[in-house]
Amino acid sequence: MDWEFDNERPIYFQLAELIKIKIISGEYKAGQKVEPVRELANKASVNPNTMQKALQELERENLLFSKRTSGRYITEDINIINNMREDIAKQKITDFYNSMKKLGFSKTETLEIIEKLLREME
Amino acid sequence: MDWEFDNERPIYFQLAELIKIKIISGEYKAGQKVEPVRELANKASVNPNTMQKALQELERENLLFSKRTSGRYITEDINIINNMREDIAKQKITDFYNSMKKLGFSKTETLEIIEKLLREME
Amino acid sequence: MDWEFDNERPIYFQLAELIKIKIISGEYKAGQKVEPVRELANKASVNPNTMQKALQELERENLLFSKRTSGRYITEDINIINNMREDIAKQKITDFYNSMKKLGFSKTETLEIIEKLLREME
Amino acid sequence: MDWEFDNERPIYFQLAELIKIKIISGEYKAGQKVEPVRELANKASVNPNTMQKALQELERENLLFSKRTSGRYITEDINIINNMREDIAKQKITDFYNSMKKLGFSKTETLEIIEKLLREME
DNA sequence: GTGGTCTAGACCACT
DNA sequence: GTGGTCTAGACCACG
Repeated sequence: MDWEFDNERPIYFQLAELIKIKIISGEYKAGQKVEPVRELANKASVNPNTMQKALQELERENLLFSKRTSGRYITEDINIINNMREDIAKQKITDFYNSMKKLGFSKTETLEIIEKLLREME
Repeated sequence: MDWEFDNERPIYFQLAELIKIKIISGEYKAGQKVEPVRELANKASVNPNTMQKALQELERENLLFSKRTSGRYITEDINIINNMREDIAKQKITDFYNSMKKLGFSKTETLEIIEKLLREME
Repeated sequence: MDWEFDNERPIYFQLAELIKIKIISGEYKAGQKVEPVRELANKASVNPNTMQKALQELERENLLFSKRTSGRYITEDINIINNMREDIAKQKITDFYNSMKKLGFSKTETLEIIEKLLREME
Repeated sequence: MDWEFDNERPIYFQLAELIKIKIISGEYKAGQKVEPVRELANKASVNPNTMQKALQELERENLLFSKRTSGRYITEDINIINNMREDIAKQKITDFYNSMKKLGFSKTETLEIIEKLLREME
């Protein structure tokens, strides 16, 4: 895994993002049990409280739920996961398009060049 | 302007990037004279030496050239600028596509969703 | 049943309250024989002594009476039960109204909103 | 003030509730500055982190917002406060009505007795 | 001085 | 052993 953080944003936030990606990409599957807080914290070399905060953030977004004494689980509601996937994709596309605009690419040009490039890539 | 830096990469490097964008986007035009180092350093609130290093970097890439006694100028060779534009765009597209792959989007899906989204954007 | 206790008030007191409710609501009927202490204690998972104390409290309030050899019975005096019902209702209403006052509801507002809400409820 | 907690629910939760009441009742007015976390924590005799958690909970519900270096403020949106007031009132009424049902009071009876009692109260 | 974040270490209920 | 809560104490950015 790639537990590396920058100093610009809170660690708990970056942790939440990374785990979100794992859920969305399917590395963590719907309904699956998540490793215990303390174990995750250990792997990421952060304090358990920090990891706890990250996971609670994801619970608030309904991507996780916890059963008191048995552990945490990925949501079984695939819609929630798919919506999150769409939202994040939209954000990435918007950011990408804005950076292309700064380079002077129009909407049409952007589409053309990305199509061309992706076609070329293996 | 947006002279804001992160702590991850050298400031001179980030400065060079920002100026590069200005050249590529046409904000600084081919052949145009560039403001004196000290003035630029002042605007960006950085040490003149740092700005100097940034401009030297751009000279190394032939985007700028300096005339001994009269100052620095943007290259008059539009091909260089266009190539640079293409290079940076390619980089951005590659980064973008990699982040979409992490979300589990295939090449085709990525193209579909970006087309759809850009079409929706006014 | 809902034999759950908080740690703020003596358990025998909470037991007495719960049984009181059962009498008032008619779940235990006037004149009816009450189950043996040990059985009740068992159901509620409390020590028989605690249950004993609860029942004695109810006898003190004349809701129960015991016949030496045959066991405990609910009072046959319906007035006692009805008065108790009124008393408890008054207490609940007072508590409720006080909490509404804390929210800034006047007497009139409280009446209006409760009428409206109860009307809406199926 | 009345900073007293029971052991049944998390302290941060009870803190949030108490402050919510103060906002709803108008003791804290819309747009008003809130005392610093550390001061509030001091008054309530809890750890600043606990008070922080309570306040963040209220921020999540948009009852508070914080300006980085200047402090926390009550929301200026009176609608949010009024909606919260209605929600809590509804909850209280539902709880109250359920406890009356347990006593065997019908909807109509409940309304009659509360009207009568409130009329009697000074 | 303000809110925000993080760590370390502890205790609790539940099973 | 699990998640949840709480405390104590520290450091940071911002202005």
